[in-house]
Amino acid sequence: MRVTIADVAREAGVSKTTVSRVINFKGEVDGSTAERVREVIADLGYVPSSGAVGLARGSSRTVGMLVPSLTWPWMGEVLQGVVDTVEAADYGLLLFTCNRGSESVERFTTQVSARAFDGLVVVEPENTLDQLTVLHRSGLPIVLIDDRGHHPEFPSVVTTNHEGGASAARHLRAAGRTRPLVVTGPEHFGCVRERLAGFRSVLPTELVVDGDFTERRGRLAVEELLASGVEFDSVFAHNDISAAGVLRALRAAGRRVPEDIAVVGFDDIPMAEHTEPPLTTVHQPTRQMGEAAARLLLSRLGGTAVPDGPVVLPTELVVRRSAP
Amino acid sequence: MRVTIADVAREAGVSKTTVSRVINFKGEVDGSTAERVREVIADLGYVPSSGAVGLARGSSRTVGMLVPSLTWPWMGEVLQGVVDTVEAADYGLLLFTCNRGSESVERFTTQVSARAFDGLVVVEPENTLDQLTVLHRSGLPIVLIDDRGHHPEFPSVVTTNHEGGASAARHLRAAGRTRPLVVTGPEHFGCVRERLAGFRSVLPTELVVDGDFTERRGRLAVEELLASGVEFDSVFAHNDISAAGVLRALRAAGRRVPEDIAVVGFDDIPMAEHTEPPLTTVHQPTRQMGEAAARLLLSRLGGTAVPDGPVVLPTELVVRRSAP
DNA sequence: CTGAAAGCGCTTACAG
DNA sequence: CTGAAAGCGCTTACAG
Repeated sequence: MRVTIADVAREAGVSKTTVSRVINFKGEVDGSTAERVREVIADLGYVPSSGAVGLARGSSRTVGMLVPSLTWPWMGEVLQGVVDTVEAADYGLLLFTCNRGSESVERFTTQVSARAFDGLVVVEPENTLDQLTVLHRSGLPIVLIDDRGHHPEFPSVVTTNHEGGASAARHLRAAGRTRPLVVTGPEHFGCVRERLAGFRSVLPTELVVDGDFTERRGRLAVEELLASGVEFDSVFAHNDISAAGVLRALRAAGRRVPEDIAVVGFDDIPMAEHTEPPLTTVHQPTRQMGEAAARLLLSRLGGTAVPDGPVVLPTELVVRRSAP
Repeated sequence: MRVTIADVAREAGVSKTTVSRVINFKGEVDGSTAERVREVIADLGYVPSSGAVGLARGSSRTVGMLVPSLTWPWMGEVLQGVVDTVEAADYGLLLFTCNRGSESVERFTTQVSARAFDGLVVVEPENTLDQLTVLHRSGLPIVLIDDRGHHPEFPSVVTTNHEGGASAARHLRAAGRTRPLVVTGPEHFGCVRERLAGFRSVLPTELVVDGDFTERRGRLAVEELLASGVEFDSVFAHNDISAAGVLRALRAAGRRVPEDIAVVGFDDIPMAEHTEPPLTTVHQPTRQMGEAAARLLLSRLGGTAVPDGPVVLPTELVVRRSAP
């Protein structure tokens, strides 16, 4: 059977109140009494039931995290950042996904209130935004990790997509490239528009192909363009996966990278080091974004006011052989 | 303020007991009464507090998951498998890592009892095994996802490492390769020993280099061997990351893959499609392993007896250009 | 410095 | 078919 605070109290010959005080360092307790209680706790291997503590205190010392998918290549880093921060603060992390559309959203919304976690970190809240807004307004602290749109109603952590695109362009321009091709991501993503705008602010170009962040689209985009005789001396792909497709198509077509065509990606996922040639790319500080979001939420839970605007973490160009 | 069962009861003009019955479909409730209660619940937006329900029922409808790291390339798939299964059963998932050695293990062990989740899925419990054994013996249901060792005390999900190694060897042998090099993972991993034994059972070889699952070791192993004049016509690397290193070193040395040297990896992480050439590798059913582990745990929690031996999910050789 | 008692929001015998 | 009451394991005024 579970050891309860009552067992400890009985064994130590004190009241439950006193045991509670010792556990939570609250109020004055006689030194020797406290000592005795601590011994009994150790002897019995007593650990307070978090459920009961939560009920009594009205908070669960748990935060929720809602992600669209766990298999995206950079999600692990975000998760790790959140988990590390949350664990270090002795909170638990309840994980939810919404990869099955509205069904899972409904289920999640129910669980939200039910689970009674104290706050929520959300990654890219595309189709959950309405429900989240309701929850937020009804008092649930929420922090967004979001590189897609701007939701000023929420505290959030973002990265410098515009500057990231600009840095890619500056790098290519410095290398003497003048006719760049851009392979974008889905156009309704805010991050895509920003990366494109940033790039064009440095290196104006009309050679833009709508992509969808897949390897296949990156590959096909280049194949079609080459087939139709369009020439370009460099490619800026909006993520590393499609950059990998670009590299493959160029190799298949006998174009040398970077001699004939330089290629720059975005994200810096682990794969970027292992493409042929290794990929020059705009690094997203994914782990730090997770950490920052968790810190924001925790300090909000701790009663500290959170900054007004989004927390902005800078991207960084990582130069490898595909665009030296 | 939070809406409670008492609010619903008052508003509907019934007792809390009746509300509880309606919610949980327990016992007979008059049709119109139930209807009225349901309306009030909808009106008020009432959701039972999971903390309170857990306390009263003695179970939390939450399972824990303990992983060594969230950034390993195949971890996302495992997680997704577990989360999907757990969510479909209307359970919550509490996530823990132990990537900071003993400190985090201690913290975890405390949280275990405190969080009072009903059961636990553990991935590769290397240095937590002692604590887990204690917890398991004291009644916490635990399921292991474990390709490293065998812990018969626990229900577990494993994959066919021996057969996976053998299938790699059969494939190479069928292609006429007779002098394979094996680059292993850390030798204290059970999976490494099995992959090696399986491979050798088909294609005996003494040309074995101790690796550590990193790209660097894979690269250095090949560089050193080539420098010392040792010849081989194929490589079996114990994971895809080190296979990527092998490919890079071979390319740098001017050896053609697969013409001169064929390469086979293990895992089938997303990167395997994007190496040059794309990597032939032994696919691990990681997502299915996550699903199976979660199902095992849930049925155990539901009172169903779990199978005695480990649940074995087969590997599958995926043929790409590095070893056609 | 310490304890009795109420309360957190549920469920579950028990009684009707 | 329905409800009053006890209980789950804690915390927290309140009183001493």
